Amino acid sequence: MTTEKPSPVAVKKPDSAKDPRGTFMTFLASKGLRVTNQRMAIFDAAFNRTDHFTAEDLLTDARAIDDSVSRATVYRSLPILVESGLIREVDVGRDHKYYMTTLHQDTFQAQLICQDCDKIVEVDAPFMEWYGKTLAAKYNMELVSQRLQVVARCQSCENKAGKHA
Amino acid sequence: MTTEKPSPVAVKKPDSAKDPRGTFMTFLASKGLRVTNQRMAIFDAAFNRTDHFTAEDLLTDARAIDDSVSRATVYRSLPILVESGLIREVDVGRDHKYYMTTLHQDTFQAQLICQDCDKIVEVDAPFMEWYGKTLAAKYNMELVSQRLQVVARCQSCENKAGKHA
DNA sequence: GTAAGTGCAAAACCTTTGCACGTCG
DNA sequence: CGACGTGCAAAGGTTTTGCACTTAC
Repeated sequence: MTTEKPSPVAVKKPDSAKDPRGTFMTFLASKGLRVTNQRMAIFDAAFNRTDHFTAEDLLTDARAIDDSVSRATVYRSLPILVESGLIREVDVGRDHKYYMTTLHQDTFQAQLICQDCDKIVEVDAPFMEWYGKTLAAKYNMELVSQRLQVVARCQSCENKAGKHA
Repeated sequence: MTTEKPSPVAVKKPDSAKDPRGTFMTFLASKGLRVTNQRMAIFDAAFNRTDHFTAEDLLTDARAIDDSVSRATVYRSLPILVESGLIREVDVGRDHKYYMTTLHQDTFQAQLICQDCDKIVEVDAPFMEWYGKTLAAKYNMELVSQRLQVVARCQSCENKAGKHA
């Protein structure tokens, strides 16, 4: 939390950043959950991705690793991954939910969403950490989570629309 | 847009605020759509509400006015009402969407959502008008819409949870 | 009169769940 | 062996859609 000089030994993300796979296995054990091939295939599929993905994406990728993975197991594993903090859910109001690893985020993320194509850009919005807490407090509520989303049209989609119109 | 003293004749919301029903009928006509009993029953049901409502709520209320209203017509009418600008959609990521009239809103609205109960509080968040435009511009995109939502737990739900735990 | 609007019921969609089998400890 | 985990398929719940009938204009 405080501003300190980086030391050669300690870093600011000591736990999950360096070894998310091990962190996940530890998390499973701590919850009394088993480390199964399917769960780890799903985990690996997720962490091979750098962008947003859907449950269906994850199913495809996980099956490439372990073809016994079923859709049900993907849907049952996602909440566990989210609870572990290694994955977060990104609900942009579409028919299906998106997910993303939490690897390189250090502040609150807003989403800039193209209305017409699948593009979703993650943007730092650090002021939200203050905003949500303040607003919740004003109404005597306890902050749980927040989302800030901007729907827009990217340049290529504007061009396409222009041609059509 | 400019700050001007209120005059006895002109007001700052000249069109829809004073007669939303007439505005809606004019809107329908301008789009070549017919003014049917069902559409107006749905409209009236919506404008009898001051809070958020779902499609199902609207169906119930509209049927109390005209019992021939079907669920399909409600779902077909909602996009028209939204397009007219008299109703807006409030998607808080639940299984069903909420709607609300746009009557008394003059700036961007954020939602403060209780995680456990149905409570949704609308809050003015005027800075968003600037934020979204700026962010979209930064990525060469054209702003379409935005949402800012804070999920929290209201005091009564905190108490309930406290008793359970 | 005619095309738009409607009701009904079935479909569509992602996601969840019941059940019997598998598997890990 | 016993409980957790899994795959399959069916269910779940909201929203959409095809079709024949109604109705506004």
